[in-house]
Amino acid sequence: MKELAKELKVSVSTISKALHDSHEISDRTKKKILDAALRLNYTLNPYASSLRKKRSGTIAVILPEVADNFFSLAINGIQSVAEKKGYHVLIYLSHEKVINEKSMVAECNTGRADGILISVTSETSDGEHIMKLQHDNIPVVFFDREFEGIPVSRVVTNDFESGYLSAIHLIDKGCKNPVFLSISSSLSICNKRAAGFKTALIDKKKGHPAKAIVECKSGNSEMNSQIKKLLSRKNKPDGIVASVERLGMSLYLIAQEMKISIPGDLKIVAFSTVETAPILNPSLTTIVQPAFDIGKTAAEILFKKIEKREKILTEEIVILPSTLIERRSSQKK
Amino acid sequence: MKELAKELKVSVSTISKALHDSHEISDRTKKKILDAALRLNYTLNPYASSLRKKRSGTIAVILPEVADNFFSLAINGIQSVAEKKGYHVLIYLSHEKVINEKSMVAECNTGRADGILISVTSETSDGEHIMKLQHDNIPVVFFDREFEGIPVSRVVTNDFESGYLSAIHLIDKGCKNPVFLSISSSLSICNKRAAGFKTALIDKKKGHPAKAIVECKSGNSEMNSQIKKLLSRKNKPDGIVASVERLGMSLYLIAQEMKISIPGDLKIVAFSTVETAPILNPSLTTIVQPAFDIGKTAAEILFKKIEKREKILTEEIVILPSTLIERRSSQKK
DNA sequence: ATGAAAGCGCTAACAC
DNA sequence: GTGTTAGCGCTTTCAT
Repeated sequence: MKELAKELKVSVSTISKALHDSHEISDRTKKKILDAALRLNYTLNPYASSLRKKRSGTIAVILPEVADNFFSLAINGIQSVAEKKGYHVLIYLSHEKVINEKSMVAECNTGRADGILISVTSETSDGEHIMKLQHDNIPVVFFDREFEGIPVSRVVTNDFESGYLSAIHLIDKGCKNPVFLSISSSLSICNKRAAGFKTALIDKKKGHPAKAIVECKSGNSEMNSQIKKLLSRKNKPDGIVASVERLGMSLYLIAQEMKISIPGDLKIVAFSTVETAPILNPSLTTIVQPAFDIGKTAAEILFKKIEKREKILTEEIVILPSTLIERRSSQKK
Repeated sequence: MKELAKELKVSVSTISKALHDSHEISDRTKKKILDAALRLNYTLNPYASSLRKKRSGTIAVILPEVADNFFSLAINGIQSVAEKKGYHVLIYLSHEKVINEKSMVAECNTGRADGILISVTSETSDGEHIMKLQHDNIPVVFFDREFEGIPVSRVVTNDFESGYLSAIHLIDKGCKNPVFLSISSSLSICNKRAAGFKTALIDKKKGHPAKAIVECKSGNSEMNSQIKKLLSRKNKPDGIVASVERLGMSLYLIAQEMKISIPGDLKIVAFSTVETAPILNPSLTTIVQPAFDIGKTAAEILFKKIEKREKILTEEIVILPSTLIERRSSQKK
C-alpha cells in the first residue's frame, strides 16, 4: 500500500478510501488508484483490515460431520448466504465428539469469527461452552441439532410432529408393534422425534409405548449388533422408524443380510434426505428435512445478529417443517 | 495483552513468549501467565498474529460441491490433517461455475490462506488463475479434479486404468455395445476415464470405439433428456459406465421410469463412493475412489510445501488407485 | 478532496 | 530469563 502511495504520489489514506469506494474521493483519483492496484496486482491484506476493524468477515460452522447428506445440504444453504454477504466460511467437524466441539468453540472465541453456526454432537450434554460464546458477545445460532434450555436462536424442523406422523403412518400401514430407533438420548431433536412417536402410540392405543423407544449407540460395530438383537428378539418390531439417516442405512443392510423382507415382515420409515431413497431396494419412505433452508435461514439470522451489533440476545426460533414421502418400504400388504 | 502485563507486572513480550511455550521463560512464570490468561479469559488475537507473522494458519479448499459423497469424504481427509497441524479450513463452493472458481481463487490470493487445495469445475478450461497463485508463491495442490498441463502438484486416482477396467468388466459380462457416459469433455479426469474405456474397446475389438463416448451436459433437466434419448435410440447400449456419481443416480431413476431391466437389458457400472450402492435396486457395481485418502494426501503435500517455504515448485504427483466392486447391476445373465 | 498520524494486538530482534 | 521497541498493513480521526 505504501508502495502504491509512493508510485501514485498520494497518501495511504487516500488509497484506503478509494479502495473502499468512499465518497470522499474523486472519481478520477479512484479510477487511477483502482487501475494501479490491478496493474501492480495489489490487494488489501484481510488480516490487517480485520485487526483494525475488529471484524473478521468470517463465520464459523461447527457440525458433527460433512459426509452426511443433511449436513452437506445445510452447508450449501449457509454458504449461499455467506457468499451474498461477502463473508468467508470456516468449517469445523466435531465428529460427534463433544470434546472436539468444545475446543472448536474455544477456537472461535478468539475473534477469529464474527458469528457461529452450530449443530451439536450427540454427546453434548451441557451448553456452557456455547453460552460463553454468547456471553463474550459473539452471536450463535443453532441449526437442526440444538441444545435445549439455553437462550440461543435456532432453526429446526418440526421434530415432535414428524415423530408423531411417523408412528401414525406405520400404524395406518398395519403395524402392531412399531419401534423408534433413537441414536442418542441426549440429542434433543432425537428425543423430540421419539416423544412424538410415543405420544402417537398412546393416542392411538397401539403398540407398547413404554418399550417403543430403543436406543442404539452410534459407532458402527456396536450399532449393528444392537440392531441385529432388536430384529431377532421374540417380540420383534414389525415397523421401525430410524431417527437418523445412518441408522436407516444400517437397518437396510442388516435386514438384507438377515433376509428379513421389507415391507412384508418389517416396515421402515427413515428421517433422511438421502437422494437414493427412490432407488433403494425397496424404495425408502423418508421424512425429509428442509436441509438447505435450515442452513440458509440459520445463516440469515446469524447475519442479522452480526449486523446489529447491539447486545440484543433475542432468542429467535424458526421451525421449518419436514415432509413424509411415502415409498415402498412402508407399503401395506 | 497489555492488561495482562500490567496485572502481572511483566512485559508483553514475556507474555507472548509464555503463551507460545518458549524455552526462554521459566516454568514458574509460564504457569503464572497461563493461569492468569485462563482466569481473565484471555486469548491471542489470531489476526494480529497473522499480520505480524505473515502466516494465516489457514488453508482454503475450493471445490465444486459438498453435497457429493466423494467430496465430503475428501474434506474429511483434508480436515483430519489440518486439525493435526493446528490449521483452520476455509471452504469455498464453486458449484461447477468457473467464474466462481476464479473469484474464489482471487480471494485466496490476498494472504487469507497459506495454501490452497482445489478440485476444478467441469467448466475450467484454463489454468491461468491457478498459475497466478503459484506465481505469487502460495502453494496449490489439486485433489481429484486436476487441470492438466500446468506444473501443480496433484493427488488423483488411476482414471485411465479404471476406465479401461470398467470396459473390460462390461465386455466380460457379455455387453456387445458398451457406452461411456461423460459429464464434460473439458474435465480431465473424465477424459482419462473415457480414454481408458475406449482403449479397452479397441484392444478387445468390441463395441464401437468411435461412438462409445457420449457426453451428457450436467444441469438436471437437460441431462435427463439426454440420457433418455440414449436409452431409446435404435442401437441403444447394453452397458453403460457412468463417469460420475450423479450420472449413475440419474441413470437408475430413468431406467426405472422407462422400465428397463438392470442388469437384464442394461448393465451399469458407476464411478461413485455412494454408501447406498449395496442396497440399491439392484445393487450397484461401483468404481470406488479412495476419497478420504485423496483429500488427506493432498493436504499432506500442501503442508509440506507450506512448511518449507522455499520456492521449490516441485510438481509432485500421487496416484491412489480406485477399486471396482462388483454387484448385481453388472451381473451376467 | 486529500493527507498526517495514531494505533489495532501481536512478534521478534535486540538489549540487559 | 525478562524487558524494550519497532513495525506487520491497514483504518480512521482530524486537520488542511
